[in-house]
Amino acid sequence: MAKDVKTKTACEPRPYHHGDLRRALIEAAREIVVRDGVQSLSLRAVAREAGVSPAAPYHHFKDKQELMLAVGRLGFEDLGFAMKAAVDKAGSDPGARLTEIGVAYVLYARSNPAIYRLMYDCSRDLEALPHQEHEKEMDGYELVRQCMIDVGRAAAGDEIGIELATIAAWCAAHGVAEMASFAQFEPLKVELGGEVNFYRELIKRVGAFSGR
Amino acid sequence: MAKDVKTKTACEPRPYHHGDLRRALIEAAREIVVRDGVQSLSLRAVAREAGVSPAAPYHHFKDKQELMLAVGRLGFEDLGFAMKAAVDKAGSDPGARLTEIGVAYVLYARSNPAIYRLMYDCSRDLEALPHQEHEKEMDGYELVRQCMIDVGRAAAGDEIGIELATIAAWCAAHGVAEMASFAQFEPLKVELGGEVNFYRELIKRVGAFSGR
DNA sequence: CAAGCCATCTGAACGCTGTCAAGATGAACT
DNA sequence: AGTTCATCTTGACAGCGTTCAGATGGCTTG
Repeated sequence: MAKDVKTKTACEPRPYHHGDLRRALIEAAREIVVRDGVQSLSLRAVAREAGVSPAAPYHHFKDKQELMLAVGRLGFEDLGFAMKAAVDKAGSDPGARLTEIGVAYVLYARSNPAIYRLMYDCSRDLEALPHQEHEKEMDGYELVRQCMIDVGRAAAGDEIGIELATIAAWCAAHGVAEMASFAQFEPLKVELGGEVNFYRELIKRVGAFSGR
Repeated sequence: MAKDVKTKTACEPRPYHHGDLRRALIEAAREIVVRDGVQSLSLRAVAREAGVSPAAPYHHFKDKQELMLAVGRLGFEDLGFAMKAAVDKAGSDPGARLTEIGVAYVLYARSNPAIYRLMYDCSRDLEALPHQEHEKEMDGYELVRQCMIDVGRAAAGDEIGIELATIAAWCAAHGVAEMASFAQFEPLKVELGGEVNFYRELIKRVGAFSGR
């Protein structure tokens, strides 16, 4: 029963003696999170799902958190793709492009709630990583940054201003993404004719606190 | 050692036979969260801290989550006070009042990170409560709502618009509060001359995605 | 004052978790 | 062929949330 099918793919780099367990563990973890939620993600369950003993994962990840981080990185990658796709589809108006990036962010978070939660749950308490570590998962960040420049949110050359604007946008999208899951907003969603419209209105309006 | 001092306060309502255990548990939980973080908050530790057996809490809370919810409610109360204080101190300009509410929100979150985390961690997956349940903890919400009207963010009488603006502001503050904990922003903080300035700049700028 | 009720608390148990140390296994290199 | 070494297993430990049967003792009723 535990003996699985994919014993001989033989083309990938397989530095182990039972197959590519590391990848299998990540995949198993992702499946569990999606199927049963973050709370049900235990190392033992992952090992079970992958058909190995409870201690096996410790030869590929030093920690439960390290496994979660690996899953989270995949999530950030997907999120980046979603944002890229949205901005590509949004036409040429810089403002519209910006809005659609935000909508894409929130939509990703809302359609992958468990993964999204995990993405931040495991990276929040992290010490600052060497910058290289953050690169892949920050594709989306660069995208937003470019939009900020295009839309003229900060004077050209005002590096700090651009950075602040980008971070602010990321904060805003994250806030909407997290809050949007609260059940209290259901009535508003139907009143606005659907979730997506609700998100879009919210994102356009997150000009809040700006004071003018 | 476990025998504590406060055996005879005798003035409060003490409907139990060993003192006001319910309140003691909440207080113990809060202390543990503040001292050791959310991750270290276990029901058994709370019971230990309160000097009772591990099963005792179950006569006052049906769940670990129910205890956490009680602690969280205290947090929302404190947050409301902080926001109220900030708006009172902010003078009469509506825009400035709004900004200072936002700053107060983020400052509360950043100076009570563990409690803030708990506040949302335990209420996120909640079904919609009867509205009365949310009242106390939503004092702050009403505050923001009023500011939105004062600042003319939505046409007077446009109930949906006001609601959206308020929610958007809450989202923005929450986003900033959560993101601000990431270690990557340290350099920016010093460059702006301190955390508080960083938060203020961010909050003023969370107009992102508005498209104009 | 005595009897009994019942909320409150305890003790022990169950199955689950993360993690570790020691040993078995087998692919790859000498 | 023999050795090495990463990989995987077995078994164990402490701690967790939760439940249940029973002890405790303040309150109400007679």
